[in-house]
Amino acid sequence: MSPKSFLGEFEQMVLLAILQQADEAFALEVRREIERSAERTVSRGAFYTTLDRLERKGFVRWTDAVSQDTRRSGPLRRFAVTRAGLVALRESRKAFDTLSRGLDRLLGETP
Amino acid sequence: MSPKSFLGEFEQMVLLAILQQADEAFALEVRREIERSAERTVSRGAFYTTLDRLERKGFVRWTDAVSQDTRRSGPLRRFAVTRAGLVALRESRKAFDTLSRGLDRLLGETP
DNA sequence: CTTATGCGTCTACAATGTATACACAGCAGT
DNA sequence: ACTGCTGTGTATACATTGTAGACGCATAAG
Repeated sequence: MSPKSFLGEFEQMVLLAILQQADEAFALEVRREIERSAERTVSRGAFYTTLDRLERKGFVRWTDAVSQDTRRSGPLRRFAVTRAGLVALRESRKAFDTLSRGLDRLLGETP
Repeated sequence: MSPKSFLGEFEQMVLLAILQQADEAFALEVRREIERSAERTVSRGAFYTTLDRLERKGFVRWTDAVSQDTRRSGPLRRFAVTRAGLVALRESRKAFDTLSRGLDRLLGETP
């Protein structure tokens, strides 16, 4: 009975960052959101590899926004978290909330 | 500028579970704490491997409690989170708190 | 003595995390 | 036009984590 759908640390961050961008989740903004919040860099490789894995799991999908931008040759992805992705995210966080009960003082929450 | 000290998902759970046990953090209780909270099983292998790695990083230490219990032959570990472990835990959670801002409705918090 | 439960170790493999190099395009500035 | 900078996405490879299972030893109960 392993975790139903394990979500890695970075995967969760990517999902959250996409949600923060609402409808306008383009690569640059999402990456910068993570870099700001986590105070670290996010290489393209790390970013896209993770996105690809999240898509395979059905947690993220993207639409090709190139139609709007005739100048580009290749695709331009606009990302979105799927319903399944949201559910997985909730479950991962539920466990943490439970494990963190009563430890607020130790952990210095950000209320 | 990768994350200073990356803490995996499961590593964080182990640290939290130890903290929950305060001074009496023995293997069985810690493992059961995780199993209850995360609704999943934790094999001995997964558990001890993670503990060993956390120790190498200086985030966990243990004392040999066998002296109290003359019956046992081998060691009996009593676990504790180090100060560095606590700091790492705080930092990991800070990033999440920031990324989760404003998403409370979407994520179904546990207040 | 057999079964059950608990402690800890070791080994191996799967899943995630992460960087780097490749390739192309647009926009300054000189 | 040529150069440099920024941006998009892909492919590849390797490091770190996650996780299970087998091995060995010990105690308690039936």
